[in-house]
Amino acid sequence: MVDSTQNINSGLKSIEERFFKSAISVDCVIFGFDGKDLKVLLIRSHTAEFKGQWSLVGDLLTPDEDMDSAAYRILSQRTGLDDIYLEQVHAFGRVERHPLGRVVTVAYYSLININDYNAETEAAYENSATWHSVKEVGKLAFDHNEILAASLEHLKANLASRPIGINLLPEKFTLTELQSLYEAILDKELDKRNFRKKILSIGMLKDLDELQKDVAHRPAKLYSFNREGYDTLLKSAF
Amino acid sequence: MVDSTQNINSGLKSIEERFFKSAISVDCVIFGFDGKDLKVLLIRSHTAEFKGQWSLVGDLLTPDEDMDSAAYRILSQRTGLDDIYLEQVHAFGRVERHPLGRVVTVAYYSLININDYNAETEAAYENSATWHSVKEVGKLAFDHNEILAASLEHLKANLASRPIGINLLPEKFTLTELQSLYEAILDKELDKRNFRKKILSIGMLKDLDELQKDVAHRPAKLYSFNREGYDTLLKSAF
DNA sequence: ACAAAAGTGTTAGTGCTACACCCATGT
DNA sequence: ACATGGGTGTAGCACTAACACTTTTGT
Repeated sequence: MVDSTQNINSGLKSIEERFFKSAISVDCVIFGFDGKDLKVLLIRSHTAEFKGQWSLVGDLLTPDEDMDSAAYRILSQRTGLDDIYLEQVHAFGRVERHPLGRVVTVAYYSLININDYNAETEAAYENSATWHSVKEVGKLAFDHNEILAASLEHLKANLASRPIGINLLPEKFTLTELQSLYEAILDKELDKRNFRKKILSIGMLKDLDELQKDVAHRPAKLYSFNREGYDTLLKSAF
Repeated sequence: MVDSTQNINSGLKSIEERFFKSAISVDCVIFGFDGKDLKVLLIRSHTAEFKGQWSLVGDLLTPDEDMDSAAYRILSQRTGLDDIYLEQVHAFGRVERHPLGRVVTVAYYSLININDYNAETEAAYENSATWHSVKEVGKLAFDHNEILAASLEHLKANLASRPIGINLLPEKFTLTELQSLYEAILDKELDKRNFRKKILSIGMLKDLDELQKDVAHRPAKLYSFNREGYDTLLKSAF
């Protein structure tokens, strides 16, 4: 019943060299929100098999960096942003997923304020990233459609339990903007009154006693996230 | 703002050899339930740094196998069981997590019926696995305490949405047994009446119209899981 | 005055929690 | 007869879903 062969955890003094032949990459699914659609940051792939197709932003793990650090590095190199929300989603390890060799990839998703990375002004650069509506990405390079789908699921699942908006929206925002974000992520319409009741009852928003200006309709109140209030909230909620 | 360096997704014709120097392992967190405690299957580590400490059941990914397949292989080699519930939990990639080289590990958790792998009869073999109460595992080898903790969290989170009991309990079981399992996983007591109401209302259990025998008290009704009922349930629940 | 979006309460139904006693069996 | 665990219902409360009209501003 039991295979008692030595294995990596049980009994090795050293590991055969043939096992140290894989590469590990990190792919970042960087989400943004333009007020209407949920967007993802993509670059053009030049890998022969996927020439011209869009792909996620990723890179290889260097021998001396922690995997989580690599994810932050990639994000920072691509967007110039530090101190960003980032969470591991899943590892993908099919043998033939990468045409250039055995590459296992670990996907992370992150949320950034779309104004902090303006794809338009950067678009002139070769290899620069551009925003794509998640509902309209076509066939991506590698297994990136699968990775994107898994990340979206992850994001949806986290929406209820985390202050997702903190990262995707500007500092000050209206409740309608926040609701639009939730609707874009969940891909369904929400009831305005119920949404407001619930989101305000959680206590993670701060009413700034400030109104929108220069809008052609009744100006909305502005809110911001209330980090402290939220942190204490997390602790109380076991 | 943007680093336009070529990277793995954007522009490579080949990947430098220095990146293909990592090993990838799969660690399986195999849970069982003895009617009272939640258990995990562990083996003795012989790796010098962790000599004698307990560790999870893991192995290296071979160059020609998919990562998910490796997890099933490990499980099968260790327990003789196929067709087991298995789910990826998280990838762990700190540089110094393995003393013998750069090894990124991907954790999977699985649930088996403890009677299908009797650690007692196997314990005579060197390197055979034995059951440990999850509340009483001490310091494990490598970063395995961290991996175990993450897997337990995962299991708790999945408890509400999946028929976890299907794998951990024998074919026929009583509601009290099922409740004990939930209590062991969540590590808290549940109300008997509320538990029964809820679990029966979900419709994933089949009343077998059969009673326990030879118990020194009123015999309990036996139930089994209702796979079809559950599968249709999953589909309807978006 | 009109257009456009902001803001606001109530009701009905559903689900969760807390709680205590009688029942069937073996010894 | 006693010990052991099996089995059952109800009431209060919290949360969710559905639903329509008035307010404020700019043009």
